[in-house]
This record gives sequence, C-alpha cells and structure tokens, in this order.
Amino acid sequence: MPQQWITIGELARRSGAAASALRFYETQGLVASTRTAGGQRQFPKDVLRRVAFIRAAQAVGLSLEQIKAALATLPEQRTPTKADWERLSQSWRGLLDQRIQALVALRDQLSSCIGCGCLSLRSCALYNPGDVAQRRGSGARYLLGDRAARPVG
Amino acid sequence: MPQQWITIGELARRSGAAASALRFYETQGLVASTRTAGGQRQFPKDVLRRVAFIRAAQAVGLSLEQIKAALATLPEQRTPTKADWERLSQSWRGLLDQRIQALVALRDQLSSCIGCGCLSLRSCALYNPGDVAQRRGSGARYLLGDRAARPVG
DNA sequence: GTGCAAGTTCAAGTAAGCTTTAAGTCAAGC
DNA sequence: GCTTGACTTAAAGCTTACTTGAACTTGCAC
Repeated sequence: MPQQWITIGELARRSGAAASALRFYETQGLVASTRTAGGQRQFPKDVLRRVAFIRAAQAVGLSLEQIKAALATLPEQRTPTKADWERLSQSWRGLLDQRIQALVALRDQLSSCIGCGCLSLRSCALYNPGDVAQRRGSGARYLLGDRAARPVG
Repeated sequence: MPQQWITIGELARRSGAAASALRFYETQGLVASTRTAGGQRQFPKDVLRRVAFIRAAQAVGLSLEQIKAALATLPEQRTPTKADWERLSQSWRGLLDQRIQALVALRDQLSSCIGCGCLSLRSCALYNPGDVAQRRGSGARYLLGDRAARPVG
C-alpha cells in the first residue's frame, strides 16, 4: 500500500472541500484523523470517499446532522459494500421524490391560480398555510422540512 | 368602509404570521404601518393580502430580499390587478420549473449510480462538484441558489 | 540552520429570518 | 383608577455550515 495517509491540504485539494470545512467536519464527528508526532492531521485515504459522500448528500439536501446519522449506519472498519451505498441511495431517492412532488404540487396550484385569478383572494390555496415545499422555522430554513414548523404566535 | 385599520395582533391572527415576524417585515420594508397617538401600529387592511403574498412567495422559495423586489414592482397606491399577479406568478412558475428540473436531474443521476455502483468511486457525477439543486455557501443555504457559491479554499 | 509553505487552535464573524427577552407603555373593561 | 392584555423598542439569541483571523508551530527544501 503506497501512501496510506494524506494531509488535510491534499484532502482539501482532492475532495474539493476547504481545509477549514474538513476541520469543522472533524469537530462534528463526520470524519476522523490520527496525528503526526507534531500534531498535524493524517487522514486515511478512504476518507476521500467519505467526504465525497458528505458532499453528495449535501447536494441531495441533507443536513450534516442527517449525514452523520447516515454515516453511522455504515460499517466502521470495512469498506462499505455496494449494498451499503444502495441502501443510502434508496433513501435519498425517496427524499428527492418527496421534494419533487411537493414542488410539482405547488407549481400546479400556482398554475390554476393564474387561471382563476384567485391570487388576490385569501381563498387561494397558495395563500393558506399548507405543507408545501419547505417551511419557515425559527432560525435557518431547512430544505427538507424535517423539523416541524412551530405553531404561529 | 367599516374597520379600515387592524392591529398587529389581528394581522398576526389573520395572516398566520407571528407579530414579531410582522415587525421584522416592517423593518425590512416589506410592509408599512401608521401609528396611533400612543405609538401602536395601524395596518391598512389590504396589508393582509401583502402578507399573504409574502408567505406564498416564501413557499415558492424566494428570499425576503427577492420578495421585496417583487413587491416593488406592484403599484403602490392602487390594488394590484389580475395582470399584476399573473406577471409575478409567471416568474414563480419559471423558478419552480428550474428547481424541479434540477432535482429530477439529481434523482436521475442517483438512479443511474445505483445501477452502476459507482457511488463508491469518484468518477460518479454525484460526487463531483456540479451545479445541482442547491449549493452550500458560507452562512445560510439558499433554496434557489441565486447566490453563487464561493470558490473553495 | 534558515526560510517558507502548510499546518495548528480558538474565538469570533457571516448569512437569513426570525424569536426571545427585558423593561416598559397603551387601551379597554370593570 | 386599576388591572389585564396587547402593544412598544432595542438588543441579543438561535440555527446551520462554515470562514476568517490571530498567533503560533511543523515539516521540508536548500
């Protein structure tokens, strides 16, 4: 096995994530490293796959918390098998399907609103608080709406 | 004209937005009010429609900044006509279409990845930084990706 | 053995869209 | 005239996912 370890700089270059992001991931328990005698991080090479996974999951819309949970279901010591990846990918597909459906429903509502002119009335479905797409919450918005909206007021 | 003005509490109840949110909207210039002699807000009744618009636009995924810009294109003094609403709705439709397309593309990529097993390799399109769905940025995430991602590093 | 890039930690800053809190004022009913 | 609920402001807090800065250390080449 040539070159078992990589530095944070190399990991950053090869994964596309900033070194500061990688350090942040480590504080959050998403990746792990050992240290050199001098205290610098040594990442095992397969952390590259892990970081790639994190970025793909983010593209799907998962939070780091959710990604961490997903990573926790992967085998710790052995390289994940195709079945492992498929399992995760399947759940991603479901999430994407849900989001797409919600957006399509919203778009269709919008289309019918254009037709009927109800946009200026409060009888319009678009204007009533419904469970469409994403919701507001206190603090940041969540792409996946995995946190229920607080009762208003 | 019975009951020309409403209090912030009534507006909150009827619009579904929290009073604190309405005050925040006022600081951001999204809604306006006059004051009683005692300094309490008086909202014109048609601000209800405006707030409904804001919430609908948020459901579509617009930021308050974008909503403010959209509101600025509405006539200030007269009640917006059906044509006004249609114009805005049309642009919303386009945005929704774009987002749906991006998500569908992502889902399809994911599907083909499940088939080919490439999820464990970095040749997978999902793993390479591309312009799919939403992007990370510093700070909050944007549903619409209307702000370019900072260069990594 | 020196110079410099690349690494380290910790704290604070950033973004959006609010909510919460503190400390007080107004309006309305009795 | 007093209580009570609704209202006021300003400032701080919350959340996620990082970045930035300061102050310093390591590692490698020459």
